[in-house]
Amino acid sequence: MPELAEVEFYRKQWSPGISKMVKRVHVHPDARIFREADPEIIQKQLKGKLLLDSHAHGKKLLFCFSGDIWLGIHLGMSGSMQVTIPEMVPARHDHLVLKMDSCTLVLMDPRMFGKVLFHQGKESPVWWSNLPAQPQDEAFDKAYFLSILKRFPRKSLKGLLLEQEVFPGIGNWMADEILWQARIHPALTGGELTSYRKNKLFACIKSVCEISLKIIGTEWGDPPETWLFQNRWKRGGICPVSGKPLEYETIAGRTTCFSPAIQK
DNA sequence: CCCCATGTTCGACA
DNA sequence: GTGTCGAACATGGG
Repeated sequence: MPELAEVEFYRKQWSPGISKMVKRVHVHPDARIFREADPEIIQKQLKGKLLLDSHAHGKKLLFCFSGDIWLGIHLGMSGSMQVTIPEMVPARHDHLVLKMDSCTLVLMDPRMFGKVLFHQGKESPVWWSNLPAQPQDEAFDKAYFLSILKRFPRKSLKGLLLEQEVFPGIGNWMADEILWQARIHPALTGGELTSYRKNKLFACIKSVCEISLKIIGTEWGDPPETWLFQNRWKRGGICPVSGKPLEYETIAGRTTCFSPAIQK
């Protein structure tokens, strides 16, 4: 489910636990999301620690605990995070549960395409270093954006926007939204764009990220009615700009929704 | 039963 | 090296 705005929303879900102590930890030891990390070690190490801080970068999350403990979370396709009452009882998909005096922090993920990383040490973990600029960052400016297009001149723009190495946090619906707002066909390549269209694309990347973060990232609100987002989920959807039918095609390996009437 | 899903990774192949 | 494609992962919803 989560792209950068949803990831930011979920990060904040655990904020009620900041500066509180982890009293008890429940894990599902066999859950695939722990991957190479050892859930028993995570359980043992987190107990008695204070949650200090949290950060999001693209689709990645970092939670810092006292005792130089660092917890990384990637929500994959179906992961989510919640805060709930102290008495909650972990259910089938609640793979990591942190019990505090006044609340419980829950990480759930039915499909388990997500990932949990664990690190102990003074220095921040290697998997949280050398992170590329995010589209919503100031460092992600037009010159940087143009250099990306130059670097991948023949890759479809849909596929390029999904590259987490260059557009961290952008996922399937955001990529479609950006290209639709920019009136650019998703199978076009960066090399095929006029400089006018490159500028337009850059502006749409910035505004879709910014508005999504504001609306979804804080309150999980719905994006504006005028967005493709509101029309794409139901098959047989109609482009809110042209009034013509939306089309669904697999591009770069993902279902892509676009409006042939306005995206050339 | 079928098909689909807001993600990532890996191997095969042109 | 580039890019594309399909499969795999595991579960639930329509």
